[in-house]
Amino acid sequence: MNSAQLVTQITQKNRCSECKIRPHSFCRCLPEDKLKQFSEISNDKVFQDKQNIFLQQDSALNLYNITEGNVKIYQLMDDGRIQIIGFLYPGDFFGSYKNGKYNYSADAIGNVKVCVFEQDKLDEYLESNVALAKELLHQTSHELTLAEDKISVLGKLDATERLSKFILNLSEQRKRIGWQNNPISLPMTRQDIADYLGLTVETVSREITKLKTSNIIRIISSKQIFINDMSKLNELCK
Amino acid sequence: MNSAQLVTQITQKNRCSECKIRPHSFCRCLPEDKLKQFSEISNDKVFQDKQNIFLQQDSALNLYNITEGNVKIYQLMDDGRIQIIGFLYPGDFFGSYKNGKYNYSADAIGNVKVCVFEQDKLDEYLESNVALAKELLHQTSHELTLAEDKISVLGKLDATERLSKFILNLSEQRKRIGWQNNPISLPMTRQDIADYLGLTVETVSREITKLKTSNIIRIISSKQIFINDMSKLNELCK
DNA sequence: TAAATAATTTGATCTATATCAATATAAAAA
DNA sequence: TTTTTATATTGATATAGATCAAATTATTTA
Repeated sequence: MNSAQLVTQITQKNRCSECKIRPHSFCRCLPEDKLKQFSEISNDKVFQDKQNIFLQQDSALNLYNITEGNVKIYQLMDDGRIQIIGFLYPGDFFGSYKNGKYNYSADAIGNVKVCVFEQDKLDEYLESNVALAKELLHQTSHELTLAEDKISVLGKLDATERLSKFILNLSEQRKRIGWQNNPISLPMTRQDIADYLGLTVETVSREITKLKTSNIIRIISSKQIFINDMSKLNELCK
Repeated sequence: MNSAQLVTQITQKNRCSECKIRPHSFCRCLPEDKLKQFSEISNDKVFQDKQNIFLQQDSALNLYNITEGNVKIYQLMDDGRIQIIGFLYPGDFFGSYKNGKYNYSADAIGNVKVCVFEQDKLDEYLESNVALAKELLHQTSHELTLAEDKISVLGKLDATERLSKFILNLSEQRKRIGWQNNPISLPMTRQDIADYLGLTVETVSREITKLKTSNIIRIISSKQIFINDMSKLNELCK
């Protein structure tokens, strides 16, 4: 037994009760006394930068909850076109409940730590825990509203509006999990942002330059930006 | 007397037990003997063509299930831009579980009959019916996959691909609820199709003309089309 | 029924963003 | 460190689809 296995064994019974992201995850609805049992139907797993977590064509056996890092989920077309469906953050879950195939592929952006549930076991656990089933329902409904909003972004907003909204969303996302909402880190590449917003890298780059030139944002580094004028940014994406 | 007849006899007649669309709705998971009680937490309601069912800014008190007709759900921007999020068909549900505002507005297309649930009552009912909660979760997950696919359509497909996919989806939708999948009726206007696909009416009209000219579809009437070549249509949207 | 109105199609032109191409900057490897 | 490779920016040009405009066709009203 190596040290990693030992640590896993010792901490296993407390994984959920010591989980930092639980207040922001679907499992927050569980009372303390159910955590030990619940922690037994999942396992921690880590992924390196750019490592694939699963592919769209894989059998959808697992549900994942992010405890650390960022994940991108994306759909790939036969001819190589890619659409990034979402960038996910600590507390977000992804994967599937139903059997069948996943609806997207998932890759780690930077180092990632996830909590992995087997769909079968989780589904069985729901049977005796309506509260958790309802929480998953509410969370999934919320995901659905986000996807619906994204449909409007891609269907109706121009490049300037898309990028401003993207930056504001990132800012709000950080606030949601209790981090500072400014400056903002962009863990993904410009190409990723483009593939997420339905634009090209060149257009994304030009739009960032426009925001910089008009002094609405300041570029700390290519992956770190400071919002100088939150209200102007808000106006741009209305 | 067989067991099926016996069950029918001891089960009181009610709205749900006679509902034609139940096999295609989330309530299909309920056993016969629970239908009477379940039918009491909802009510039928009808809407005329173009009539509004609810607005995005309304308090989200109800969940709707379509029993007859078509509904469009859409988001409206301050400057009048509109994005149609979806066209819904018999068996589809829409609205919200969570309190707060709806995430879109909903209008009837043609005459519509819906089953209306008060969010509160449904939520309470779920408490003692895990099966229904799980069914709603699965349905909502499925809605989410549809929304994700729509994101790729708007982010990556060109006009020809969008329209062909739209027509094929309509065809499959009909098959899903046991109707003939060809010819297809287009209950919505060209403008609606445009607002759904993130295009203009003119582009939609031109694309339909292209499909007609290349003999892939035949226009029976402006609201009724016949697919001559399903495989060519499939190639266009891969 | 005709007249009025709304929906759809077709044509001409414009434009936002894609594409192609070249640098510039940052990160990784040697 | 220097070299190599990946990422990001900027410039020039092309184009898919938008916009503007007019003509059909379908639907509704009188």
